[in-house]
Amino acid sequence: MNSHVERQKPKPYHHGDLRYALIQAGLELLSEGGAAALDLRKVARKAGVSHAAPYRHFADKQALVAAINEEGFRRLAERIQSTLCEAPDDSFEQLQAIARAYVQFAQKYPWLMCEMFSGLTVEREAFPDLYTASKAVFTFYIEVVKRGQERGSIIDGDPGALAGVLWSLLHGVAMLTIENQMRPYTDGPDGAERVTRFSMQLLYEGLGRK
Amino acid sequence: MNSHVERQKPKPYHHGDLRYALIQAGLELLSEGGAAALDLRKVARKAGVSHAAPYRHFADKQALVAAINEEGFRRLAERIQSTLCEAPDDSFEQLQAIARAYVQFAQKYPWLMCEMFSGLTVEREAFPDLYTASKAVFTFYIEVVKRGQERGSIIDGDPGALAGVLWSLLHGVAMLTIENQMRPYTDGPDGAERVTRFSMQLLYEGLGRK
DNA sequence: GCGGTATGATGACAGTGTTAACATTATAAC
DNA sequence: GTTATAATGTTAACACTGTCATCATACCGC
Repeated sequence: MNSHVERQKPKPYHHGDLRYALIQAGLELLSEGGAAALDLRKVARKAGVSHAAPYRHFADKQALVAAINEEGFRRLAERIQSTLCEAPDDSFEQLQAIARAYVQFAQKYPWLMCEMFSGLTVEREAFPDLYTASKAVFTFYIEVVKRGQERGSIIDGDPGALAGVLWSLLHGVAMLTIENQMRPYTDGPDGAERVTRFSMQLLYEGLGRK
Repeated sequence: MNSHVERQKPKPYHHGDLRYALIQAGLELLSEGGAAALDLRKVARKAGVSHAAPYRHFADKQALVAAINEEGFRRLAERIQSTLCEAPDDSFEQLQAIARAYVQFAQKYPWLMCEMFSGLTVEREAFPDLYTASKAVFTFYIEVVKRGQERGSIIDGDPGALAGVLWSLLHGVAMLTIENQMRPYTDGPDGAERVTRFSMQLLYEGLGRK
């Protein structure tokens, strides 16, 4: 119907959605070679665009990294939510479900996870969207705790504070696991899941002897 | 007694202990400006040496970073040990002591702490010394758990596995705190210590309702 | 249609990691 | 003690990266 130029799409001058393409390319480079492999020129090349084009969408490299991290938090939140939907209607099992989702995500995208918690979040005022995206993950934990309290299976107290402890434990398990610090306990095909489950159970039942 | 050249020490050609000086300079740069500020040439300049001199002591930048991280783990272990010595002869309070030491260290050297757990450890075979240095921290936790078990105040089970959970919780609290993710709970002058203490207590007593 | 704006390309520059070639000092063999 | 040799430091160069200024092209409201 249209001209052949339209049909075969011979590299249109304008990309369409370069911003997201750059984020996607960055995520891939990060997965492949870690933070060191995340250079702006490679990202641009991967998106099929000149090396300075990213500057039309991001002020500098830090801004792109922030957007990548933001996307990471968004995907992590999705993962947790979908896992939570499938979980049985039991507080302990729901905690286990979000724990598994968190650690599995870290295992699948270790470099991304490292990057997401590597100091950029500190500058909340510079990247407010990144901060709110990270908070979204936190709210899931609060929700589960609240429901558990209503059901009487989780102790009383500020749900946010309790969820903070929960998140801390999970975050620690996830990070130390991908750093290979939990060996030999994380050895084997389902080692990480075993350690995660054990950790959650211990938090649930208590470390001290009653 | 000697020549004036000896007395005024006019930049001796050989540094003396350049290797450690570079590590020290790297630690300072890291504390000041984060991982981004850690460039080899600045490190060399800070140590009063030409920009290529570091290559006589480190194969590449990664090797220097590994040595810096190693020194970080060593200092963290020292800090934990000294805190542990001053702690009262009570399992719960000893757990609280090492917890406080860990989180305080992270708060004092956030960038270093980030760097220490940012993926280099993954390559244990490339930097075995770094890996063993990180393990030294872990052994303190195991010791405390063992003593607690002998005393009957900590539940039975593999001390290593229990210590792993302990470390995970602490690591999570430390990291999320320095990332400002635990707000508003970490607000105030002793906010981090309050959150740490609460977390340890929760792990000790259990999240689930009895 | 047309002017303005959004988006992309090119070229240039300073910094950075790295290496090679050269210089100086310490060390050890004689 | 002299001297070969290794250890350590300097200088010069290279490729690569982040960034910016300038130019080119495509879209959009009038």
